[in-house]
Amino acid sequence: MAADELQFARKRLESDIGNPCAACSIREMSICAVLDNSKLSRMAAIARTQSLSPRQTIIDEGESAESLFNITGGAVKLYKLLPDGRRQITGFLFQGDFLGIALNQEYAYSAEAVSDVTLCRFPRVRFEALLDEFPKLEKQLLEVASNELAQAQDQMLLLGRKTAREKVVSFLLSVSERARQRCDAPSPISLPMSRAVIADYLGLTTETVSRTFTNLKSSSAIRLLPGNMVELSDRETLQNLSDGS
Amino acid sequence: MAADELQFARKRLESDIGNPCAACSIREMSICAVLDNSKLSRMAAIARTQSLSPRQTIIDEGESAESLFNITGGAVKLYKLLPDGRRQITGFLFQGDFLGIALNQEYAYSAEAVSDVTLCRFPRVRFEALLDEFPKLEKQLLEVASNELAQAQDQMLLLGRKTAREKVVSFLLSVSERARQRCDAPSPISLPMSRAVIADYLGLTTETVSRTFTNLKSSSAIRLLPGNMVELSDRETLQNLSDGS
DNA sequence: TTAAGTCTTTGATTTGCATCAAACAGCTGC
DNA sequence: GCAGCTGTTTGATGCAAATCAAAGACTTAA
Repeated sequence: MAADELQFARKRLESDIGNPCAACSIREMSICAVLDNSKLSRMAAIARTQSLSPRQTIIDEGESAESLFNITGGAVKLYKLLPDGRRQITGFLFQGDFLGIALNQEYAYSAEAVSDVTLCRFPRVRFEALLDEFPKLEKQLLEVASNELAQAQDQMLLLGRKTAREKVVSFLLSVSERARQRCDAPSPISLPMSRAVIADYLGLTTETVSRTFTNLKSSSAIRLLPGNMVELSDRETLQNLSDGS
Repeated sequence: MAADELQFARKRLESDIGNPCAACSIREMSICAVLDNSKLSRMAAIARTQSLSPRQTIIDEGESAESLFNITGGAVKLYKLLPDGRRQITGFLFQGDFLGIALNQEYAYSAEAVSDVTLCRFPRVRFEALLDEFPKLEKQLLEVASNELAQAQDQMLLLGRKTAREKVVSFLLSVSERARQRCDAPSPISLPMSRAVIADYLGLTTETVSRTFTNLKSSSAIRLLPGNMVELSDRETLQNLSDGS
């Protein structure tokens, strides 16, 4: 298989020049995709890999922003809190996603592992120095920021104007779409997050999310499978349910 | 006055080298601030100024993204629609703001003048060519995107988790804060948009927005002045009302 | 196996905001 | 001045989702 050969060639290259990133399996789906091997080794030089268990904190809102991250595996949730504990999850990150674009001196939100997570950590100052050296990387980051902004706008439409049912269906479809983009199957999808987490993402309560799942199940739009998997049975119906059309 | 002298010097320069941007009064508050006069004249060469009346469309969601813009005066609303007409306004742009970051080939949202608006229009292709030539401009755009992303996350928290009163107060404070950033007075603030537009920004109805204003007025947290001006009488109280603390 | 904990589902009730309705206030043009 | 229009405010009523409550369903650990 060509992909295997490529993988093998990279592994050999890695041992040759001590460049772990060269063999990175998610390289092509991350911001690193725009870097050639020599530039990649510069990235590798400032990166440290890390593993986290579910519920472990990655960053805290308000903390000084010392690091940026590439998620290499698992699922991460980003969220903001109100003083009384109300929580809004502003997004999820998966394999290949970059964490740390929207920051000033301090992180503007918190991030926490939802499942087992692996990531690359970059010291911010050194990462920014590389940005100056590698215009392609900066361009790519602008591209990523632009996509996140578009996603954020979709989420505002969802939060401000959609019904509970439309919210849940939109969520299922967006998870499916992102799985497809990562070359996973678009159905069944994996939902590693709890009902409470989904609720905090959709501006609902746990109970409403649960009721809505039950409801979709009984109208056979979805099927709940073992292992937190959800089968999207009737895509077209779901598409219509997602925006009231 | 030093500012006047500077203005005068620029005007002269403009006539000398045919560079209208050099005399632009909002230059320093826009992305153009990072460009020197020679680079600015390259921008000027691809820019066309334009004036719009309230309700005039600037861009339509789904349309091919041919142009990018700098807002030089007035207020613009960005919005997305659901098939049945429900509308979510995702943001407002004022003097100095840039329009057109979150786009692929097509605009991801619509934009319309709220008040009388003046703007600079840049053909996208030529603008992107300049981005390649002027790394500082690209860096600045990444900075702008990053700020917009942070704002979007605040807005998600607002839409998903705040009460009607908290939403309205947060809105007033954010308009005040942006006025301050533009070196306008933070109170009284100007609200050129109608109750219906505010409602579509906050995920509420016109009636609820109106009732909430009435309510804030009678608790003397705000005062409604002639000409769509609102005085924020008690900043500290408002700050607490904005997040339930 | 049982016990304790966490998460999910289901049911009963409440409530904040939407909806429906109508009066009121500002504008604009004649 | 008045008519017509648009936007705002206020009031009465309805409803979707929140809240309160408790019974399952899983998971983990002894």
